[in-house]
Amino acid sequence: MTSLTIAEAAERTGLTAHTLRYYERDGLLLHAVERAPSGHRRYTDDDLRWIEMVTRLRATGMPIRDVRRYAALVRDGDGNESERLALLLAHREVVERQLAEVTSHLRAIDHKIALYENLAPAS
Amino acid sequence: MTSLTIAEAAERTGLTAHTLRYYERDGLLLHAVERAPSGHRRYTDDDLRWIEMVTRLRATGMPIRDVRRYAALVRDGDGNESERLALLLAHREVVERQLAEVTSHLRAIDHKIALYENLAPAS
DNA sequence: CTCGGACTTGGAGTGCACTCCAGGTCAAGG
DNA sequence: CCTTGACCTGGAGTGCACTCCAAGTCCGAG
Repeated sequence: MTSLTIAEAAERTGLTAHTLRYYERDGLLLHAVERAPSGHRRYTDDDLRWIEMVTRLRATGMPIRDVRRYAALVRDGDGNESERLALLLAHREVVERQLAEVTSHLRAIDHKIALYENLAPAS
Repeated sequence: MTSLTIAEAAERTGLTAHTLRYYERDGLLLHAVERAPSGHRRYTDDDLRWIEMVTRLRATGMPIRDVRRYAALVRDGDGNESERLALLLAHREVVERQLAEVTSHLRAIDHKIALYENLAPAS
């Protein structure tokens, strides 16, 4: 229950096993994942929770290198909360700007779609 | 007024001259851009309008290859409007799903931000 | 006539984020 | 004991979308 193989972790997180290893190698996780005596990775619930946060950051467009920076701050423990906050706030800014831009472009595209729909309303 | 150099077109569209040449080479434009006797490109208002549409599609995440397909349809002229419509509608679907996903992830990140803000409300 | 600067080309290079491969280990089932 | 399948590693490969380079052309200013 508190210990999943990489295949299970991949299924739970929606990432591939490849990507999970890649994230670990690249310093996106808080620490190396625990191993079974066989050397196979065993993911805890905490691991999965962190990976979900990473997924959220990535899904909103944060570059790997910034996720790594954030992970480093969290790893370093108490005392840098304001830095973490600043990083997240900066990211939030970027995401909101992007959402606004995409939304406005989408409206323009919708306009184009409406033209085509009016052109052949019966087709 | 109806004839801009590549540098001017770059400035107007927000793309680089490199990217404008690249788009032309890659079949994203409706036809080869006109040339001055010197061989230099001359962009018309129509060119710019089309490039803006391309920019909107790109900015909303449409892959180059799909933009090329759409350009090919428009280039082929009347008779395939329903195909164009289908392509745009499919893209719209994708974009809206993405917007929803990003928005929901952003809400989760906001939640995290709120935690940090409550942690050190005076800092 | 010479220079600087904007343009041209084909093709190579870059950065990002995976994605895969070869060769190996390990535990369980037949 | 042998095979199967899931896992391991370092390092190479992939796809995308640019981005840049070298070598050349053209034009206006001095």
